[in-house]
Amino acid sequence: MAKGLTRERVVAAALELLDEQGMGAVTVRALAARLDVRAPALYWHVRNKQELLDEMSTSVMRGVVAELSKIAPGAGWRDDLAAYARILRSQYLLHRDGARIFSGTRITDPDVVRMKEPYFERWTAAGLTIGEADDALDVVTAFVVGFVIEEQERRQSEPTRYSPIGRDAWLGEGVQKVKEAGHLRDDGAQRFERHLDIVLAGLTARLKR
Amino acid sequence: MAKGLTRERVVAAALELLDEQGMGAVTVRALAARLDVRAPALYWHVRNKQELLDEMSTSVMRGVVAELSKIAPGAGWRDDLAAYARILRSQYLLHRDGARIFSGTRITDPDVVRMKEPYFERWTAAGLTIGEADDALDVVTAFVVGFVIEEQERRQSEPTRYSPIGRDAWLGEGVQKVKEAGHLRDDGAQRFERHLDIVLAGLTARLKR
DNA sequence: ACCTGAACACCGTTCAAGT
DNA sequence: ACCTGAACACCGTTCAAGT
Repeated sequence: MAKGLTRERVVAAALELLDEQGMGAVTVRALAARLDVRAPALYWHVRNKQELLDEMSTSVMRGVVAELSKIAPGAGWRDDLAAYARILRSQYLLHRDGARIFSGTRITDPDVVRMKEPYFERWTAAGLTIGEADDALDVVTAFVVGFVIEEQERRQSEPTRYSPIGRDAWLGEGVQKVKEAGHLRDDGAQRFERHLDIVLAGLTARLKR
Repeated sequence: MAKGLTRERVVAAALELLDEQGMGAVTVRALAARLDVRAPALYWHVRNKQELLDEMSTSVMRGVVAELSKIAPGAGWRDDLAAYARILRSQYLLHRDGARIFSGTRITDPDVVRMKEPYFERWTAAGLTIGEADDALDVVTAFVVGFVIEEQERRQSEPTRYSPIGRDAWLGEGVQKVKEAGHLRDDGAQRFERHLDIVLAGLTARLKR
C-alpha cells in the first residue's frame, strides 16, 4: 500500500533528523520510523545512503540559489560576492554541522551550478577575466566554508574547552597573548563581517576593477 | 599477555587505515586486526572511537607544529602566515580527506595551541593589535580549510563529474562561462598560491603594517 | 596491567513476497 | 508501483574472565 512517500519528503525528513539529533542519528531505520515505513521502503526512493547524503547537500545548495535569486544584482562583483557569502553562511547555519557536512559536496542538480552563469557574465563584462571571476568565487567559498566549520564546531563544544575560564586552565601557564585572544572572541556575525571584508579587500587589491 | 600496544601506535595505525582505505574503513575491528589484537583491547588505550578521532586530529596538528618549528621566523606576519598556510595545506594533503576530517578539530594537546604564542608576540610587537593578529590567523586558517576540502573532494571524485568533457555534458546547454571556467582549472599548487596571495593582500590592506 | 570471548543493541543493504 | 518481513554481514561498546 503506497504511503505517498517521495524523494523530496525523504530528504526533508533526513534534514530534520540531522538538525534535531545530529548526523549520527540519521540512520536508514530512524528515517524510516519518522516517515512511518520500514527501512527497506526508502530504497525505492534513493539508491543508497550516499545518494541520500548527496540529495541533502543539493537541497541545501538549492536553498542558497533560491535566496540568491530573491535579491537584486549588486553594484558590482564585490557586492555580489558579499551577498553570496552571507547567504552561504546563513544556509549552512540552518543545519547542524552544515558547513562540514555539506561542503565539498557532490551536487546532483546541474541547475545549482548553472546558476553561476549570470554572475560570470556580469563580472566579465565589468572587466574581470573568466579566470579572475572563477578565482574570486572560489576564494570566497573556501573562506565561508572554513569560517562556518569552525563556528559550528565551537557552538556545540563542551563549555570546558571554549569558555574563557575553562580554556585558560586547559592552556596552562603563560601564553598570555593566546589567552587574551581567546577572551576577545566576539559575536559570530561581526567576526564574519570583519573577516569577509578582509577577503574582499584582497580581491579588490588583486583583480582588475 | 601484553602486546606492546600504545596509544601512539593505535593512532598511527588508524591514520594508515584512513589513508589506505578511507574513513569508512577505520573501524574498531579493522584497526584491532591490523594491530593483531581483538577489538576490546583498543578500549584499554582509548576511551572510545570519538577519542580516537580526536587523537588522530591532534596528531595531524602536531605535524603542523613540527613542520612550522623547523623553519625560521619570517620577515613579518605576512611571511609567517604564508608559511603556516602552506604547511597546513601540505599536512592535510598527507591524509585522505584530511581537511574535512581534521578541521574544526577537537585538539587534545594544549601544546598545539600554545604554539601560537611566539607568533602573536612577534606580530603585536610589529604593530598589530592582538585582535588583528587573531583575525589574521583565523582568516588564513578558514581559507586553507575550505580550499583543501574542495581540492581533496575533487581529487577523488569520479572523472564523469570533474573531467572537462563529462562536466560539460552534465551541465547541459548554454552556460558558456561556467564551462570555460571549468576548463581552465589548473594545478592545485599554483591555484593555492594565487588564492593565498589574494587573502594575504586583504590582510595587508586591512591591518596595520 | 593488558588482553580475550562472548554478548548486546544497532547498522546499511538485499530480496522474495505481498498488495 | 510501492512497501514489508526476514535475513546477512557488519558496527561500537561492555564486561566477566583470563594471564
